[in-house]
Amino acid sequence: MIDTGKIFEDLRKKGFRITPQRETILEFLLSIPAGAHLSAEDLKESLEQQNIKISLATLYRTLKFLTAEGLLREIDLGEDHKHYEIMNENQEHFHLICIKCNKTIEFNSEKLVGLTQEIVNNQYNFNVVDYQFKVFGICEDCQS
Amino acid sequence: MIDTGKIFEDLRKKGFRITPQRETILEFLLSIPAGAHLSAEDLKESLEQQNIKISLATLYRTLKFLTAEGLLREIDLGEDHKHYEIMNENQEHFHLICIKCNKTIEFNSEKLVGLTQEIVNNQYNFNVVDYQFKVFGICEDCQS
DNA sequence: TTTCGTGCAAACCATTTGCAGCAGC
DNA sequence: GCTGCTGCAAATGGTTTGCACGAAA
Repeated sequence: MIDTGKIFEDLRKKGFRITPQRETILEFLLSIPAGAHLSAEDLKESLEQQNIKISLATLYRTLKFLTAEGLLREIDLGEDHKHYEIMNENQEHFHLICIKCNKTIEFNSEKLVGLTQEIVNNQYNFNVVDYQFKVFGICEDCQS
Repeated sequence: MIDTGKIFEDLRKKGFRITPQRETILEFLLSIPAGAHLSAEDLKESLEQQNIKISLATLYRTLKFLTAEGLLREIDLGEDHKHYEIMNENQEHFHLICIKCNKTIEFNSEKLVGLTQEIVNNQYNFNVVDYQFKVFGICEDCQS
């Protein structure tokens, strides 16, 4: 389990204010299954089901803020809006996206990560912060 | 060099009409350096510099059309609009994106492609159509 | 008390769409 | 001539922003 107290303390040290909205949003995102990725609208809906009301403007601002602070990752799944997920070292960075049913399968591969790091560091002297690999195609279920 | 005659003939056979706009757009995209990726607005600007006027609506419709026909690839570079590039078997699928200067470096790696294919086919029985790998970080020039 | 963060509504901007006229075939 | 394609302008939809108020520190 992740210690939100520590996170908030660090943010406070940086001069940011810890509001109920920021607490609620971060705690909610930590409470859902790892690897789940929600859009701003999804998040608003989920919060409303728990009778929590936060304006869309604040949701967008907070998601952007938490992303800038390295706590969330912004991902694009080929739809017309962005998704966000908790930034986690042990995260899946690989998405299989079915172009028929729009389902996404996530996976990870030490080998792929290692090979990528090797190429990027050695050949391009590039300082990696994050990566996202997307494979588009047709999933097992849709191949009939 | 790619034979546009053949491409247009195929499209005609499928019942699509070959308009000057479609010809112009495809030929323009074929004429720029491989791996270049333009947004709809970029494309409009480039065409206007050659005194070619095509409405934005038509540009968007044509880009979508050519993508659906498998002639272009739609890519997302973390900006607020999509980019398009010629679909090409020998294409770079890997982008290093600098989060400071926004520059993108493209590369390819047989090894990475092979490893990905292997994992995706064997473990997920996933039928690959296209893939895009993005690595975010800080480029050599911005590391000072 | 001093900012910073929030909520509301309006603004923005990339992309899409309805419709009338034009053009490919 | 039929029907699909284009251009224009208006609409759409996700996201951002100006401003006044409320609250964190």
